[in-house]
Amino acid sequence: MKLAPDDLERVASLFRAFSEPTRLAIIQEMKDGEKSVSEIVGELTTTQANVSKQLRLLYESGVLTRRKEGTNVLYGIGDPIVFELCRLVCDKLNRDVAKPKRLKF
Amino acid sequence: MKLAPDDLERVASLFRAFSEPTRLAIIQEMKDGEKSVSEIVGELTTTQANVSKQLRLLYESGVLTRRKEGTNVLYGIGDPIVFELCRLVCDKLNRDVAKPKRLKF
DNA sequence: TAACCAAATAACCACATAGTTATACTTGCG
DNA sequence: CGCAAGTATAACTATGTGGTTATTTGGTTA
Repeated sequence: MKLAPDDLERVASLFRAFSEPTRLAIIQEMKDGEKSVSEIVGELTTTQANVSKQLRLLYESGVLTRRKEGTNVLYGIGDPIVFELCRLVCDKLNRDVAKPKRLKF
Repeated sequence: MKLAPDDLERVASLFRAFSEPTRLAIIQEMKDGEKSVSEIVGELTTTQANVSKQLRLLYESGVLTRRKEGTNVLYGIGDPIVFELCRLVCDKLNRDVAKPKRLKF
């Protein structure tokens, strides 16, 4: 059974959330629990505005939780699928690296 | 342990391969086995050039196999990770749809 | 109220890339 | 050889979006 165009777009859209290194770095920061925006910014090399923007995108993709605490906003991984996806992809990349390059001649 | 920038880029890059509806549609065409470029083109609404281009991208991402047979070229799913990734994402989307929308007011 | 901090938004630029048309390459066959 | 079919590539356009700076919003505290 084939997915309708709308559904393909939804699936693509979720993959797209994981398709930028900065967003993956942000996700990585939260792997041991919630973090505030400024904590995340402190660990990365990009601006607060950019982190905020990417967090919004991830949140709207449905993979993060968001919670206000005083003047801070805490974000966290909201769906274990995040870990599974990242593990699958990392495993594959490790497998591929392990494979000796086939010499072309 | 955090991934180095290079590795984040690799991971992102693999996710990016799945981040376009057209590529997902192409992948879907091969789920029951190899297909030639023209067979795939016949099932989709885009041009042969575009299918060829996206197949190349997928092949270079390491998720497809490629095999010449006469004047045809057969592409196929080359790593079961493809099915697992798609299943995970589809399951999540189904779960989210099942959830009654929280009314905002 | 004012001053201050965290976070979000606005406006913008630069770059990547999906898709197109047109053309080249490759293989099989008369 | 010459032609046809299947695939790949080139050149180009249009669009989306990552990242930036500057500004705004909202909550806290003096």
